[in-house]
Amino acid sequence: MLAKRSYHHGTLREALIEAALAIVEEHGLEALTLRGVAARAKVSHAAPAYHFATLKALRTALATIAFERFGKAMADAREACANTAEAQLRAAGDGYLAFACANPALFRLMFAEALLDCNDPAYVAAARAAFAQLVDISTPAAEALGRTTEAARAEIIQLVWCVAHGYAHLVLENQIARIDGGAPPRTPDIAGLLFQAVRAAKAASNR
Amino acid sequence: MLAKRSYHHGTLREALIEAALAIVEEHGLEALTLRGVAARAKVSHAAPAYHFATLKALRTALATIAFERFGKAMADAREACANTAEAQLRAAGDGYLAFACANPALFRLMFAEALLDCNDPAYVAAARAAFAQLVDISTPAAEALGRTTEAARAEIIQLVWCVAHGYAHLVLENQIARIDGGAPPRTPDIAGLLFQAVRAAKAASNR
DNA sequence: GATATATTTTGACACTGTAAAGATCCCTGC
DNA sequence: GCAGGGATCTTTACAGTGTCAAAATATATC
Repeated sequence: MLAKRSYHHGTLREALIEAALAIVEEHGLEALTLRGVAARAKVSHAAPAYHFATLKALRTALATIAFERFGKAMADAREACANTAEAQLRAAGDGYLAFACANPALFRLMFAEALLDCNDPAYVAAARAAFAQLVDISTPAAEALGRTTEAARAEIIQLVWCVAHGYAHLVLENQIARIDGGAPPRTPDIAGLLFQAVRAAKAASNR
Repeated sequence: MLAKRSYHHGTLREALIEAALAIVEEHGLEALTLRGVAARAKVSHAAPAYHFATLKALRTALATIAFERFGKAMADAREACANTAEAQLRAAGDGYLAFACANPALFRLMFAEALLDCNDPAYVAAARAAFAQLVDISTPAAEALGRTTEAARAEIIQLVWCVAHGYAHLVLENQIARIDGGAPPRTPDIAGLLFQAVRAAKAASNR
């Protein structure tokens, strides 16, 4: 099991990904280079080529892993909260932002079309799986809001996604802090806003 | 006025920016290189250095121009619609998305902190000016929603911004299309949703 | 008209991705 | 046990990149 041989590394692919993740985390997305990854894994500069034909391929592998972790983080956040539509919605938003803040470089990479091979099957699958979480979470909320048609539900899903994603992206790119002078990292309470209307309607009908 | 001399170009800075804008528009952000810009402006590879010490500086100049155009586009969109809070809000959202779709590469650059010198005064000023538009537009809406405190208004502004920005970013990175299979580029109707609550409350009180 | 300053070019260096060819290891079939 | 073959890694090479320093030239100033 000791894989410290001279030539054949044995688990180079995993070692490269590990090195790439470390570099991205420590020095950001722009610092990710094939040669740098190779050096960190202590192999020759062209060694990665066998496992990742191009830098784009390596980035895509990272983005796929990121989407998998992202999906898992959202799932965990959902389980850790009450099973009401509003609570689930809020948990999803918080989880979205929390992941982005914890993994800024990876989060940016996940959605950077120009840096990825977006047709890669593994990437597409991971992205779809993560998105399915959002649909699961938003659908009960949409129904609570009286949105029964497919289009109306889709709009709620998009709305929730946009708020979560927009806030996360703006926080990461330091725009919100720059404008607000250091706003606390908390997503706008779209859940509260939506369900406030529901509660108001219910209260009105009960009068 | 004929600036086609051998050595001194005369208006090289403007020529470089023009070339850079063309390259970015034609081939995307990743294709922007100092040497490429120099070649397009028909000067030596190191000529840009005098006007833009680094590639980052050139990018920042582009982002500044982009923010200025962005602000102007939003202002135009506002003037072209009714002067109600709801209409202005909707126009801003549409304008935001329209600009992003018309200038995808520039839009991404505007918010790409790692690629810019975010302390550049001109950049900061242009970004703030554009953001002021959002505040102007969101404030009447917040008041119509009964949000009088500063914090409550700020939340509405953030919400509107997040929806517009999130949708624009997701559309640009092809995420919405990938999931929805080619959804029409239209921002979720946050304005309608917000004012729907207002109208409901008003109708209830009139009963 | 001479001198100073602004602007551009030339040349160089270290770094990148990527391709091609060679070297080494592992493993299967005898 | 051992030949060969495929998988994996190294070496070498090339074109492209940003950036620096020095040289060349145009413009401005006195």
